[in-house]
Amino acid sequence: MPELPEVETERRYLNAGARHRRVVGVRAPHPDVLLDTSAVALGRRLKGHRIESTRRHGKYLFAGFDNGAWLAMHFGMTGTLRCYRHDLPVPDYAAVLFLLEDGRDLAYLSRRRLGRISLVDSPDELIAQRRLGPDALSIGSIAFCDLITGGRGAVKARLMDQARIAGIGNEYSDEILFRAGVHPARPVTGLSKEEVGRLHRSMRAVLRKAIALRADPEKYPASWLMANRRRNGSCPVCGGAISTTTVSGRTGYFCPRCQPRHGKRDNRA
DNA sequence: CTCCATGTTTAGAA
DNA sequence: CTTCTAAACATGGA
Repeated sequence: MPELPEVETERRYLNAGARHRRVVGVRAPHPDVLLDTSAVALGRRLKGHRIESTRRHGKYLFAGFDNGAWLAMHFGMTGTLRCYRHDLPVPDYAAVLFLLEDGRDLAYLSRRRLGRISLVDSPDELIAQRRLGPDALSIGSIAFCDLITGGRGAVKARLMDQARIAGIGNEYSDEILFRAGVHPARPVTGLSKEEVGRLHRSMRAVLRKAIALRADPEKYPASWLMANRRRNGSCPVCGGAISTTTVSGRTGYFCPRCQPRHGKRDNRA
């Protein structure tokens, strides 16, 4: 569950399920997801304290405790949070468990264990240390224009560059480009003012809508690329065949008719 | 068995 | 310095 909408959905889930509850213990069935810390160290710092607030920046989720400690979570490709009753079996793929008072526990689940959990003094510390750019949803049209057109390279790579825009990954970059009618391999130099504007509006619309739908792809509009984002898929708008291209070592899915390689096209977003 | 997968980091090449 | 590519990480699904 890794991109901005999924992480924001996890943040709300964390708020609803664990906020204001006291941590009574920490276990790490798979300590390899712990970065520069351990179950013992986490317990020492968090035991007896409550999650007071939550924050998200890009794909990172932060839980702020009443003693000033901040837990930073990244989900890699397969991470998710799960609140469950203490008397029930530990969920599959539980990598770290936060035992909470009132018999509710919080599990950080991860199949591939590519995500990481660490302890920091503040979200800003991690943001600086990881060199993250501004959160995608905080970027206004002027700043977006500078971020997207500065430098060179493919526009899809730029949307996914966490140092420039934090929060967008492979799937949502495809959705944003599709909605904006921009080919993923278009060089950022050469994008028109109009196209940059469409990309900005598309980015905001896609991310906000996905969050509103709790990042549940089943609920996404039929006009979105998402459900057709596969080999042999067809475009939900024009019915043409979906193509793929490799950008930044990732597979980008797009509609060659709605997202022409060379310029020109007016449309929604 | 092979290929691919929502992500990031790192090393080495352009 | 910036950007790109391949590999690594660990695991499961097609």
